[in-house]
Amino acid sequence: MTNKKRFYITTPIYYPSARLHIGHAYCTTLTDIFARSKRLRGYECYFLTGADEHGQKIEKNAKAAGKTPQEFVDGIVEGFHKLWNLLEISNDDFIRTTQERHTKVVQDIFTKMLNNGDIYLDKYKGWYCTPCESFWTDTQVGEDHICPDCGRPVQVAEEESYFFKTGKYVDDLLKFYDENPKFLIPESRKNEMVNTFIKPGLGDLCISRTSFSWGIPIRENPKHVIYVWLDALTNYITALGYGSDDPSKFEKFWQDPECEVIHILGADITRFHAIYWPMFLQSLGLRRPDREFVHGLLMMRDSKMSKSKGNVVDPAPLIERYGVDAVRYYLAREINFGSDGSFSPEQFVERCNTDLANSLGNLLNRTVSMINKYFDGVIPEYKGKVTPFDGEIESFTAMVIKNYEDLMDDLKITDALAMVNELSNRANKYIDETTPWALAKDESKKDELASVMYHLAMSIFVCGMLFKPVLVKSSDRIFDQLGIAEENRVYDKINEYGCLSGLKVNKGDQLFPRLDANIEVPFIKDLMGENK
RNA sequence: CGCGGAGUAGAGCAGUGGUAGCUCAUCAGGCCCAUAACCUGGAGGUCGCAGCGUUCAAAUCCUGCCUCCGCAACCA
Repeated sequence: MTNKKRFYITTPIYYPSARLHIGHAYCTTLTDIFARSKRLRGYECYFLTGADEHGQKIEKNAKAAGKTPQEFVDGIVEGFHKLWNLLEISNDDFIRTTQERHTKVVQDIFTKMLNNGDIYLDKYKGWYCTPCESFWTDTQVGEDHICPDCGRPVQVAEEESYFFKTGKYVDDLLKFYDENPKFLIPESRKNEMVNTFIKPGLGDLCISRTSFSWGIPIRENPKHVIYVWLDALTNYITALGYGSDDPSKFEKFWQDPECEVIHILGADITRFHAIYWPMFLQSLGLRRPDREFVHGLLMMRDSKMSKSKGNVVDPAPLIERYGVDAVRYYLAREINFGSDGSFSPEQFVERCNTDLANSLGNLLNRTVSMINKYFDGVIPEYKGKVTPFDGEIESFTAMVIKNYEDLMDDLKITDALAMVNELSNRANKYIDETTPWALAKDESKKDELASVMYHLAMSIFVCGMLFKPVLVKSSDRIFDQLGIAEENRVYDKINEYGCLSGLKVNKGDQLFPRLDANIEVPFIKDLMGENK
């Protein structure tokens, strides 16, 4: 694994043509968890998300809403911020492609590429649907030459466009793939890129349009606006101040080889991130990202969540009812990161109950109760491994921490969190092995009992810390109950046996109350509009 | 032959060459500190079908087929 101590991580910038749904929340939450995890472990981390605000669709939707495009996106982006606040997203910056810090630099980038010969002016030829004002490819219009959007016939049309030359960089890209096998994860995505797009012959990329005006105008030829990808992808560097008066963040979090750069993205935009983005960067003479992680899609009951099917899940009411931590936990734990997953109310309830209520929450509750009962609420002093059981749970804990860190560094978040579950399960088992209620009846076993209590408290502390990037509120509630002072809620303390000695516990409310599936499953289904 | 996934216990999923695993549900037992929770054990799978494929060894690799899904067209 890399040992870089600085870290730059991004989500895609989402398109504000409509409200966000749980799929966007999934991607952003996972990215947030990685960012928080790195920060917690002492890395200097910069986390970016944002909005991709240009394009014909925005122009059209704004017109339909009787607003200017800028007014329109302002309203939608307001909703982005609300959702990210609800989800406790800890982004350091939020880039909007309509901001001057972005538009000006994109124009500069265009000029630079034009001057070094990577961009040329030509004609884009394709099937055009006049009512939809859209170009379509051969496969899209099919044999009947019908607009896939409105079903009306399309005509051959030409439009003057600027193109980015890909041929110049394609060999370098393939070489880059070979030299950096971890660049694109999962690996099957790389094969897909090579076999589907590169081997058949990669065409030049059209990067301007004249058919609409809601975009960044090209200085050299203002009837053109820059078309989507050169505009959108560059957000990752304009947000850091590339090409601005103050490029210090750009130097620190992008150009510095000591900084690890990771993009998290969805499968549908892999092609642009994995093929064109490295080319753009090479054209500009800049370093490429270390890794691009393609996450899976969240499906709904075996079919894709989509606006037209009306089966979109809005995360906000889920958060309102179950708390942000339950939703974050579900997203990170339930879906194997990298493959597609499906959202189901039953799974949501089960996951909350099994891992959070039964295992961890109950463990905390029974431990604090016993410390109250047997030691007047004070965590006994750590006295090493009093019985072999203590040694076992200590080595088990050390194993969990090690595996968790390795898995997290490898972006295997599902497996990393499963390690924490193993620890809380192991601690529950340790209670049965040591039978504290029996030890309590025998005064000569006082030391054993004390040691059991200490080890339980320590296990819970470790679980709380390892879960902290996910359970942003509940971890602190765990630490509250264990009596750990704010300044001692430090990651490195999880390896410091003895750090909890003498703390006064505070029994609080149930960490995660058990959910009643008979009530909650119908409730969630109702949210999804399936009971209507 | 457009591209890419998936098919493993009743349900939902891990598992890419070496004695089939996890969660839930179910059955039996234990415990009583705890959130009808926790712990132990059982039952339940010829790992989509075929090849008598490759191999000392296949859920895992190869070949063919079947079924489902996603992308290509709003949508991470």
